[in-house]
Amino acid sequence: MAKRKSLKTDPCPVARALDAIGERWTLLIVRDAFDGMRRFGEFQKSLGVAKNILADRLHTLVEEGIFTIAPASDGTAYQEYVLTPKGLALFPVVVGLRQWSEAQLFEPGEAHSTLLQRGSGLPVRRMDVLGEDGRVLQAGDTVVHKVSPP
Amino acid sequence: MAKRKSLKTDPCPVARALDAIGERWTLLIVRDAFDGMRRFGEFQKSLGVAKNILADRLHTLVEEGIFTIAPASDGTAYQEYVLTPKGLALFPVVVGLRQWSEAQLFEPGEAHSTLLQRGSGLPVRRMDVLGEDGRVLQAGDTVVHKVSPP
DNA sequence: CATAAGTGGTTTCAAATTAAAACCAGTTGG
DNA sequence: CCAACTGGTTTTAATTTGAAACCACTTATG
Repeated sequence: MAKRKSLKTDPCPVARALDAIGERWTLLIVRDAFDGMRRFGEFQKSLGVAKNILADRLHTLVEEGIFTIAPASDGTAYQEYVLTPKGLALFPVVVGLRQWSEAQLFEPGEAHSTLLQRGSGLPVRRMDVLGEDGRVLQAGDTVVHKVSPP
Repeated sequence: MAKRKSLKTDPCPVARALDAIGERWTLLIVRDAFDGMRRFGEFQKSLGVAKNILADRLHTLVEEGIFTIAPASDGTAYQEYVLTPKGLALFPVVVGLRQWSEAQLFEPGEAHSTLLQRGSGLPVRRMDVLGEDGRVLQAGDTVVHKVSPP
């Protein structure tokens, strides 16, 4: 089924990350999971994705250890797809995408959903890249230290 | 050429973001640009992507305002693809992916490139989602405030 | 300046992926 | 017990991707 070259062994973490979660629909499934969804039918209704594609993505995500299959929490014999710690660790990635999008892809005043802190109801802070000294870093303030190829 | 439904008007910022930059290769092109690459041939050699696909992705990125076409900085008549402010704003997204990957997809001790602060040479800080009070927020500490559909 | 090599693509065609829809087995509600 | 629901799988068509050939324009070389 897959003939495209795998980047699972790429020394660049960004490439390896996109190999794991860069396929169409994958991060939207993760977003829905952060939103509390757990059931196949919930994801399918929310995303409008074809069922075979959703099944494939969920199986891949389980194989990768991003989701795990758990017995349904409502007592029925069905199962649920639940984020593992590895999946939960994607939270900053999803929030980063959300914040970039809110700032760059919406017209000023255009309606969009927002992320709030539970309890206070205040919006979360903008995420920035920080140096050890705590200063905000732009792309030009950093360098990638490459590993030499074997 | 595109028949898949556009999410450009989706009220969820994550969906809209992935519609803009979620295609295969797109974020790797952006990563290379953060790494200083500007020329078609540089991207092509670095990624090993087919030239027609690269051309398509670059044109889309220019249309979206993430890259802009500039005259070659070496004095030749060729052109370069340079990140706009909108593209530069993707820096936290790429760093977030990198950090997730470093923590979750590499074996302890496995070699990978790392992101350092220019000058000090120290690694950059881990990015976290913070509340207004400055506390680190996990997914469960937040809620998405949805807009009602029109 | 003639020409060969390099750059930045476009075109063509085969292979792979995605999507839609039909189908189906096990579970549940009534 | 039976109808509807859940969570898929299978089949087939449409779309996208990828590899390779081709091409126009620019640059470097002699």
